[in-house]
Amino acid sequence: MANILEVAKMAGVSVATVSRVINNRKNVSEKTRNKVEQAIRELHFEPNVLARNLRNSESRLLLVLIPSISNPFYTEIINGIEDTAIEQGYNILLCETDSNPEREAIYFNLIRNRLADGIIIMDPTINRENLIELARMHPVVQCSEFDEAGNISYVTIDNELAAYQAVKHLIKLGQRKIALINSDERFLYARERRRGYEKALMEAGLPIETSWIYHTGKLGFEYGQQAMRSLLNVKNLPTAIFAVSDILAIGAMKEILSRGLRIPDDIAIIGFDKISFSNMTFPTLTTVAQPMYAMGSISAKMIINKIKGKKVESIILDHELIIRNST
Amino acid sequence: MANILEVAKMAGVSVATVSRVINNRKNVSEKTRNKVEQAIRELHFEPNVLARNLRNSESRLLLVLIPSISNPFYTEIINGIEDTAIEQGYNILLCETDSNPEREAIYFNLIRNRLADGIIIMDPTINRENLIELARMHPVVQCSEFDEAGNISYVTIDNELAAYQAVKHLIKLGQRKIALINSDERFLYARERRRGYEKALMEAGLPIETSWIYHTGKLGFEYGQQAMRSLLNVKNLPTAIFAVSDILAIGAMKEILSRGLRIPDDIAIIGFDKISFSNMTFPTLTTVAQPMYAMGSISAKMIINKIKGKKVESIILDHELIIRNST
DNA sequence: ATGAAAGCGCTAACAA
DNA sequence: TTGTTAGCGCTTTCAT
Repeated sequence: MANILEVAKMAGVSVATVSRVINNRKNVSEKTRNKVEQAIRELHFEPNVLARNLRNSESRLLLVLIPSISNPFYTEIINGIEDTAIEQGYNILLCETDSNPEREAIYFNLIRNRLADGIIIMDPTINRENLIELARMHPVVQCSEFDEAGNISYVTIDNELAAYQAVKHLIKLGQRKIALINSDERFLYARERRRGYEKALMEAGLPIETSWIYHTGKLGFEYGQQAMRSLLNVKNLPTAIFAVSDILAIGAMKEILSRGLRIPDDIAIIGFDKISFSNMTFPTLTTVAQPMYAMGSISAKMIINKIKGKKVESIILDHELIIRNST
Repeated sequence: MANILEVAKMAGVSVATVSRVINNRKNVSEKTRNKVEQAIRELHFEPNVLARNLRNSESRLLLVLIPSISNPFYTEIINGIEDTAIEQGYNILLCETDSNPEREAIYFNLIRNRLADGIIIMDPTINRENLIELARMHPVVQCSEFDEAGNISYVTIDNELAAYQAVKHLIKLGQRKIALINSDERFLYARERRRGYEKALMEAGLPIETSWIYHTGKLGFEYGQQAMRSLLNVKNLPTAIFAVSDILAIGAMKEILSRGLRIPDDIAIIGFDKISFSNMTFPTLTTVAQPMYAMGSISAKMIINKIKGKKVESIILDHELIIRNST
């Protein structure tokens, strides 16, 4: 493909002038600009972004690290990031980490190598020290999940409050035996949502039964099923479930129904995230909606501002309880 | 961050020697190598990939264009691509096109700009001419969906045969009134699967009722619901459904159940793709499994071979009918 | 308004 | 084995 020199030659000008034209500088005469544009068209010239970025020491690429693309929760966040990024002239590199530190390290190096200008991270605790170290030198924003240490800006919701309200909703419906299907408490959201759960119970004068709290290793339908299987073996059977993720809730529903129990009559259940599938289950799943698109869009704005050297503030967004037929 | 010159100075050698060390060339003495490695560590030096790539005119980045990250069908494909790519020293840029030509054009330019070395595309018909033009100059591989024109290599399955076998399965179960929920026939897979559907019907001596064929505009649970709603209004009610995507099948199931009909007793249904949700529905969904991981992995190998200038052959992989409880 | 030239950080051909 | 140096394609001073 043609380079800037060939264009310059064809147009009978210097490379500097061509550069001015392709960067829309105004100090070029109309006549010269036309000649250059003509040459660009004829040669199908496209500036080499690598060279431009080397010169400008920027890449206009944003890294987005997600634990797993198979969790639909991230889908909307990514849409938000992508739309905003493109609008501002950035492209995104979507990277799946599988919560694997080695895989994440590869992507961190992409930043150190200046192949990307900044990074939005949704699973900040895998490489805690490493991330904090990275954030000292490079723009980093945490989205959804975050870690206070290292003072890295974040956008998230109030997980404790959301969980509290979800459980409160069950209590208002007369539920007194409420189990919790939680994920790994190495995640902040898991710790916060448990706190909200406990707070609601305590406030209603209900005891916290440890046999009603189940932790799954991972997110996945089968883990929800397994959790429910275990919960159904407890002597004192719970009559309501709060699952910290729709994925787990849907797995649990599957198990409840396959035992011949009815939802919500025998067991009520509430999830978290409002993934699109949660409206396809039978019955539909009550859940907590997070402003996922906004979270993505705001993280993108934050990271771009950071790249430009502006100061950015962390932000906590609102959630919403979506009452459907499972409660 | 330190550059190669600073490392060279600190180690008391030339930049060429440093370059040799970081590229693991063997013609460097043990002693010199140690000195250089020491300096690299002390300065926390990381080679600038932009500069290296500019020099080598490669980026070691692969573009992966998917219509939508919210369709779980692509998840496994991407895993396959990603694993293989990383193994071979490539990183992937995951790009969601939303089947939007303008959005796709942006990503095509990334290739022309040499920001990526090759492209794997799953929705080749949006910008047909444009793609063929791109493929003339740059490495392109089609995955799953493909277009014969332009002679661009692809990896896919035999959609017609798979659909034929799925419908044949329904016929063997005694079904005679089989409807088709198809997606937009601008997609090759949609045309091929309809052909398989018709072939199975014809072979069994069953008529092809146009009122039993519904086309949805897009993929999404709600489109499956809507399709089913329409199909349930037909005078001569079908007793079985073949949906060309699990997403549509699950939406359809939702509609069937909410009308108080039973699956498979009143209406049997079969989907396509074997997405993980399809095992969470009640009843579980009979479907056609595609070797998604392999498709991804093979496309990655193909595109890398193309980048390296090797000749590559298109390939058609095997599928499998997964019989569950909806039929 | 335009051009000459330095330089972004690296690799590789050539020399020693 | 090691060093010198010419680019890769672009942007941006500094002159003119």
